[in-house]
Amino acid sequence: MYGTILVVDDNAAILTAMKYLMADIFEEVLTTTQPDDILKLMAQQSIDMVLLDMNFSLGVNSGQEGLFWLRVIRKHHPDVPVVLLTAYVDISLAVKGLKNGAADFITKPWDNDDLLRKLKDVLDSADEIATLDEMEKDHIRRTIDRCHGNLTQAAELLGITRQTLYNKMKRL
Amino acid sequence: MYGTILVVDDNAAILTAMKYLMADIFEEVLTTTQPDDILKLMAQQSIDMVLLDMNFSLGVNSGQEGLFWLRVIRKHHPDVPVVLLTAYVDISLAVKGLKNGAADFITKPWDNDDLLRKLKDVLDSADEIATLDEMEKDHIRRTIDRCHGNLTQAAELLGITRQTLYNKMKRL
DNA sequence: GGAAAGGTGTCTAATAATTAGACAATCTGC
DNA sequence: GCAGATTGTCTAATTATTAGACACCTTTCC
Repeated sequence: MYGTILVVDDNAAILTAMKYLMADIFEEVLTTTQPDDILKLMAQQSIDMVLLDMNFSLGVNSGQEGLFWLRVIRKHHPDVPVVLLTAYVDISLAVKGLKNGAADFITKPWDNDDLLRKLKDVLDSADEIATLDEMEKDHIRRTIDRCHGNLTQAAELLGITRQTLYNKMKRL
Repeated sequence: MYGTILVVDDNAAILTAMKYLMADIFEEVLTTTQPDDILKLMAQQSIDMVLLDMNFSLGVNSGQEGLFWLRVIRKHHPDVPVVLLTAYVDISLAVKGLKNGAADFITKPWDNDDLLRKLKDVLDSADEIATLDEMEKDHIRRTIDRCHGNLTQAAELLGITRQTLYNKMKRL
């Protein structure tokens, strides 16, 4: 079981269907047709995943509103994976969504087993947490690489002294 | 000017065209038709960006080989942005590429100005480097969120003591 | 070719952070 | 309501970070 999921879709019938489907793998399934409620709901309780429809206003299929809410969620809860739901095979929307931090992408109509498997995959891969040391080591290596090996410059970008950078490199 | 770019494409004519085009914004343009050479070239000198064709073997259009080399590059040089080049509008390949860490996506045939603009965008946005403190703050907030506020558990996952976590939270 | 500027490796002594360990006071699950 | 976990706070010992300095290499540029 995977905690709590929030499903956002302007179609109440889809939400009902989702509720029954999700009940198999989630302890709690929240739904709303109002994207304005997303932040309120996420503030009230800890939510482990959001399934977000990309088309809210009927007739407006650009996905702009979905992208807007995706950004809002990512900004306030960068740790919560967001899976997008769209009725259209639209490469540009897929690219934009993933570049804005969506964890995955599902097209309507969906296959139930496929949907559940994707959600599971996202949650399983989200469980990997690095220690601060590992995080630090990665970021230091990346920064030094980007400075083409210039340790003085790397230390400055990292906001630490050159000596401290030496120490950390020795240890890691 | 933006340093060094490596262009990988099995079509030598495309590489020649790229060389002239890229010369405008890159100090050095490396090209190869052999993906096996990528790591060797990247080891020999510091490369700031890779432009990677997704279809190497003629007749094999699944993009699997391109994805393979993308993963190889990302694994050995996670800091170097990779832009993909594909002849086909394929949502599945776009999604897979971006999920494997590609910085952007360009379809053949390309518009020269559009291509250069995208490459510039990628390099400009790649310049943002966070200090260790910012990095740490982000990771701590993410981890605490994922532990649903349990500080004892978060500290353990982060590999630090609970008291140190308190200290860091006070400071940041 | 040689001077100037910048980067490296290393040191010291003062300051600040992290640690293990402990404690009573909540909070939670059963 | 009770047991186990979590929290907030403390101490004293250990360890890391800092600013500043120094001689020694590389690059860069005239």
